[in-house]
Amino acid sequence: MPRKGTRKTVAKAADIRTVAALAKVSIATVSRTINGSPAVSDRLSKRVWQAIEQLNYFPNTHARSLVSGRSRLFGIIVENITNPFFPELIQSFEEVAVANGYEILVSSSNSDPAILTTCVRRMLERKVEGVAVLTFGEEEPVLDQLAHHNVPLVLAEFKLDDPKSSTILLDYSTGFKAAVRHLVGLGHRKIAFLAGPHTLHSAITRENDFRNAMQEAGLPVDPASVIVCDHTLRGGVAGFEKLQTLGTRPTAVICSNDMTAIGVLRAGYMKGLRVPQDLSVVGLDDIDFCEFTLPPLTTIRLSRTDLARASFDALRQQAEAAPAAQIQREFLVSTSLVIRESTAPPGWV
Amino acid sequence: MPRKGTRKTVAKAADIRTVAALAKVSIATVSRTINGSPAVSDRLSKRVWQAIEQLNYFPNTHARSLVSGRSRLFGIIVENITNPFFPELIQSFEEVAVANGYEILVSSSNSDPAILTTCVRRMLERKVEGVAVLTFGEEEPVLDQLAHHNVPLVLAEFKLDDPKSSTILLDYSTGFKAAVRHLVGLGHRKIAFLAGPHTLHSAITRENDFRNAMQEAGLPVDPASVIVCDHTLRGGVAGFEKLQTLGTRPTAVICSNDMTAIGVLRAGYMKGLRVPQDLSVVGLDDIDFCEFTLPPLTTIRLSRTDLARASFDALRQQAEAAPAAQIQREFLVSTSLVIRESTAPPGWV
DNA sequence: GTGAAAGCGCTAACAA
DNA sequence: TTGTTAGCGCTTTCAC
Repeated sequence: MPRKGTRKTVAKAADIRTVAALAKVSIATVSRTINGSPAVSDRLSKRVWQAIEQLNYFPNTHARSLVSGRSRLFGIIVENITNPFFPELIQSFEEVAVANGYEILVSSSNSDPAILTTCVRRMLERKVEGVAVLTFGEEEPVLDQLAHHNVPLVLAEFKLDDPKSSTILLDYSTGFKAAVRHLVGLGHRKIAFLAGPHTLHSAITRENDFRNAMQEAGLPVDPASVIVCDHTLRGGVAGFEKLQTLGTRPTAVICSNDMTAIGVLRAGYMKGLRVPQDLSVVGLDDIDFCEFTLPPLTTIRLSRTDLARASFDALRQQAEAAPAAQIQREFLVSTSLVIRESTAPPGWV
Repeated sequence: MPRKGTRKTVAKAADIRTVAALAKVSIATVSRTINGSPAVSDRLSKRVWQAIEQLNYFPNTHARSLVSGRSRLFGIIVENITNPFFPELIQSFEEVAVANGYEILVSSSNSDPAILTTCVRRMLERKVEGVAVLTFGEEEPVLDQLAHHNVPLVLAEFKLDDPKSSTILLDYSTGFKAAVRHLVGLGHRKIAFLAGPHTLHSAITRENDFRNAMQEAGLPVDPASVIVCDHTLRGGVAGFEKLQTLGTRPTAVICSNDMTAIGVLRAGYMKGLRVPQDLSVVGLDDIDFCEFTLPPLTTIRLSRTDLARASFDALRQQAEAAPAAQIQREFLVSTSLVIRESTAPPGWV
C-alpha cells in the first residue's frame, strides 16, 4: 500500500545556516570549512563536517557563483555531433573538466550561425568562465560577442586579436608527411585527396598540408584529383564516385577526415573494388570506429584527448591567471600516422 | 600594431540597475519587462527594451535561480557515450530542452557507481529541476539520493516508488514481433539471439520480448542459441564466434543492440561468411550508422527523438505542475522494424 | 502601473 | 581562530 500523501512537509533542503546551527558555529566558519580554508581549527572543522554529513548538505552553486563571481563552468561548442569525433572529444573534455572541479555546458552549432548565437547567449547568461570553440569554422562575428564580454576563449586553428583568447594549432603536417611517406614507401605515386568543405579552417589547412607533404615527397598533385567533399560519410561516397571518373586513376587516396574515408570504403565495396588491393585509403581523426571498418582504416590520428586537454588548459589558465600574468596563448596538438589494413602496395594481392 | 594594453578599464557587464537607470525606471520594472509581466505599460516597456538593447544586457542566471528557486536546468545521465545511440539521444534531448527554455547538464556514468555518485552530486549542487536517468541499468542507491532531495526523475524501464519520479516504458515487443515475423516470412526457422549484459534492465526486457515473439511465432528457442554479449561491437564479434560453434547453425540472428549486430557483420565478413545470404542479421536501436554498414542493417528502431521527447515531457510536467496536480507518470515509447539489406531468405543468392 | 525594500544562500572583508 | 556583516543580481511581496 502506498504511503499516505502527506510526505512529511517537504523539508526545505539544509542550507549553510542549518549546518552552522547544528555545529554551533557561525556560517562563516562553515563556509571556510567547505572551502578548505586553513584558518579553521580541527575541532570546529570536525563538528562542521559532522553536521554536513548528518544533514546531507551541499552548497548552492548559484549562490556561490553569484557572490564569488566564479561559476566554474566552461562552455564547449562543437560543430556537428553526428560525426563521432565530436562526442568523443566532448567526452574527453568533460573528463578533464570534472576532474578539475569544472562543469561543462555543451552545444553543437551544426554550423548554423543562428544556433550558435543562441548557444553563446545561453553561455553568457550562465556566466561561463570560458568557451572552447571547436567548430573549426568561421564564426568570427559570434566570437566577437564572446570576446566582447571578456569571456576567455580557445579556438582551434584560428587566432582572434583579443588578449583573452588562445589558439590551438593543429600540426597536421607531421601526420600528412608520414602518410605520404608511408604510401610512397608502398609504391604509390598517384595519390588523390578528398578535401573538406572550404568553409572550415581545418579543411583548408589540411588540404595545404597534404599538398606540402606531396611536394616534399617530390610528387605532383593532379588538380583534378583533389576533390572537395563535406566531411560526411555520404560526401565520401560521392567523392569516390568522382574519383572513378578520373582519366588516370589514383592508386591511393587520403581523406580530410575519417567519415569521408569510411564513405570511400563503403562506396568501393559496393562497386566491387577491393581495398587495399585496388585502392589504398587513409583517413584523418582516428575515431574509435576506425578499428572496426572493413578493412580497419589506416588514418592520421588527431588525438582528441590531447585536443581536449589543451583546450581545457588554455581556458583554465585564462580563467585563473592573475590579471596581468603572462600566459601561454598558443598550444600545439600533433598528429601521427596509425597504420592499419586499408593501405598496401598498389595491385597487391 | 596591437592596441595599447589599457583596454578601457574593463567595464563591468551591465546589470539590472544599469538598465533601470538608463531607462529611468525602477529595477522592478526592468525585471517585469524581461519576464513578460503584463503589468507593464507599453511606454515603459519600450524604454526598457531599448536600454537592454543598447547595453547589450542579459540577466544573470545565477541570481535569477537563487531568488526564484528555479534553475531551468535538467540533468541527463546516460550509460556509455561510446555507443553512438547515446550521443544521438543527448542531441535530441538538448534540442527539445533548449527549444523550451531549459538547459541541460550531461553526464555519462559508464556504469560506474562512483562516477554516477559524483554526477548526481554535481547536479544536485546546480539545483537541477529534474534528471533523466537513461542508463537502463541498476543504479537504485544513487537514484534514492536524488529522490531524497525531491528532484523529479524520469527513468527508463524502471519504476521508483516515489511520487516525484516517472517511468518510460519501452515497447520492444512490437519491434521484436515484427522482426521475427519478417524473418519467418523469409523462411527462417532457427533464429539466434545475442543478448545484452544482464546488469541492464533493458537487456533483460529485450531478451524476454524476443522469447515472447518467438513463442508467438510458434518457434522454439534453443537455449544454446541465446548468447549473452555486452552491447559493444567487440562483444558482437565474440558472440558471432560462439554462434559458429553451435551444433545446428542458426540462419538468422537478432541482436540486443546495433553495436552487437555491427560486430556480427564484421566478424562474419572476416570469416568469409556472407550476410545476408549465409546469415541474416537484425539489430536494435537504429543508430545513424546502420544505413552505412555493409550491408545496411535491418534493425528494430527505437526512436531516440521519441525517447528524448518523452523524457523531457515527463520532467517538465514534474517540474512545472502544481504541487497536488495529477500528472502522467508513465510514458510509452514504441519500436518498429526498419528493413534494410542484412536480411534475406536463408541460402538466398 | 510602478517603485521601495526584503531577501534567495553564499563569500569575503573586517572586527574582535 | 572565529564571528558579524555587507552585498552578489535578481524576483517578489507590499505599498502607493
